[in-house]
Amino acid sequence: MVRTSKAAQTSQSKAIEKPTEEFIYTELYNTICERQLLPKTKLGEAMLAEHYGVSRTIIRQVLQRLAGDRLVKLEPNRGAFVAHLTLKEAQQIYEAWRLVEAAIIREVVKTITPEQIASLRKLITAERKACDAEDYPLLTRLSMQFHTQLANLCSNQFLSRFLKEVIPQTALAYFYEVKKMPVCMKDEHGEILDLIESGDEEAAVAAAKRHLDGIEAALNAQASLDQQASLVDKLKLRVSSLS
Amino acid sequence: MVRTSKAAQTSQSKAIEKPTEEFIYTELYNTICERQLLPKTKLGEAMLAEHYGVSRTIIRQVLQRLAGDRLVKLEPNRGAFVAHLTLKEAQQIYEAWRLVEAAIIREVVKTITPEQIASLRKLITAERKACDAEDYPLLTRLSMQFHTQLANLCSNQFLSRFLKEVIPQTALAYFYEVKKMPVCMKDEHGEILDLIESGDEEAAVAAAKRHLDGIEAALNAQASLDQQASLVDKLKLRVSSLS
DNA sequence: CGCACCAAGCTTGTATACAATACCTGTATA
DNA sequence: TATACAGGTATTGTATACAAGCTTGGTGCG
Repeated sequence: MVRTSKAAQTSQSKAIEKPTEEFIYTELYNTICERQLLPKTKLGEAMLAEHYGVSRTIIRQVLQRLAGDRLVKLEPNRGAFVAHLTLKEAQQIYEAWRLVEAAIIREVVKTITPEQIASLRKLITAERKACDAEDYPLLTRLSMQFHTQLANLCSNQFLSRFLKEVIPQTALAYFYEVKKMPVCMKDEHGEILDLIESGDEEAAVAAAKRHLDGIEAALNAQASLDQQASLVDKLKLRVSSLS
Repeated sequence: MVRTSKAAQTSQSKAIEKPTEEFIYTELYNTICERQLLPKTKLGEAMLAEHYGVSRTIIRQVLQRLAGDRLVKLEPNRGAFVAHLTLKEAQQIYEAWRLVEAAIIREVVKTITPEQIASLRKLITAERKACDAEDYPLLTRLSMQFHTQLANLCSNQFLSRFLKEVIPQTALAYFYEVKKMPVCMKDEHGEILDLIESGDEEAAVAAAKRHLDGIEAALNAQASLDQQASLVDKLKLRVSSLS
């Protein structure tokens, strides 16, 4: 059982406190977003229950919540799996993202405060650091956070919620390990933020569009590699069945 | 226990089949959308479990799913309640709706087939019938169905899913009984469909915008009545506490 | 050799028992 | 009379036991 309490816990019978449902949910949520858990991975209830030292009841609730976020797919009588996106679905996601991101930026340009800009800049600095350190899980999370934090500045909680639900799903678009999630390239977040600060609505929207287009283009490039990998997998399977 | 099987069931011990989770979910979902269950209504687990003749386990799953749809609010250690929207939130919903509805119509205009148009017209006929029969719960559901079915024609499942999640939530905007949900007025759905059929993108989008503006205006008008009703409630409470 | 079938084991689905928490009512006191 | 507290009641939260279903590996037959 994993120990979750913050303190070091003096080894001795000190009553290990159980992780809350919220904690387990957040951990799995982040792990999937960071692509530590790849799409199609099976999430067995008994396995998770033992790992966290809670009953299956809790795990089931967590899996249901993640299914609501579309990060997990529940198959009746078969269990829970990390969800995955086809290339077509991924393209749809980016199209929806562009639409809503533009609407949000148009509003945010008019209402953003210096404090909010400073907060976003801090995030960009952290991104750059993670990029230099080649800590790609962290970078992935920070990149998403830039967009979700931007969405949060929108007064329309339904639009911002939509983005906050859609963005994590982009992590489900690759079946195979990728060294670098193509969010973050160069310093596009910084460029977008500069334009937002300058108050130039159309330029900021255009930059955001280019940014998302770029991510999607990288996705398309990756897709052919994925197909190749998929083919290799199938061949391996066929070979192993010969032995 | 409520009997859910379709057949008449020959009274005698014929083994009453239990309603599935899906059935209970759909029933509660529709009931909330139709405003048979008003916002803030408490949804007790034991009560529902007995009513449907299943264990609380099933009911909890249903309530969690409904919470994922934002139709139900779960309060820790206090239970589940039909969710409700403030006036401000309702206005945000309509703004988001307008944005996405426009995007969807722009695409649907270009791809809709005669069969799809016929299917939507059938729905409009049913609406008119329900309106004449003054069956407002049915009318409410049919009106929503017009919009969700239109959304379904969009090739982008993420945009259509967004609308399908947002539309039911508009039912949560009134605390007090209203004779007539202000979706459907006159024959606006018919007008929108005609314009879509004609292929005039901008006119169809404009008509849809007007339609949603109209609904929102009716909401704002209702809001002051609600406030009044709310005041009456508070007075009643104060009076009853005097006895 | 290949395919179909069957049984054991494992995983998920459901009900229930018990624990923890919140709510309500009645009583005592200022 | 109003308020604060305490006990009992009702409701939700969690764990566990059992039922139902899928998966898999083996066996037999074509």
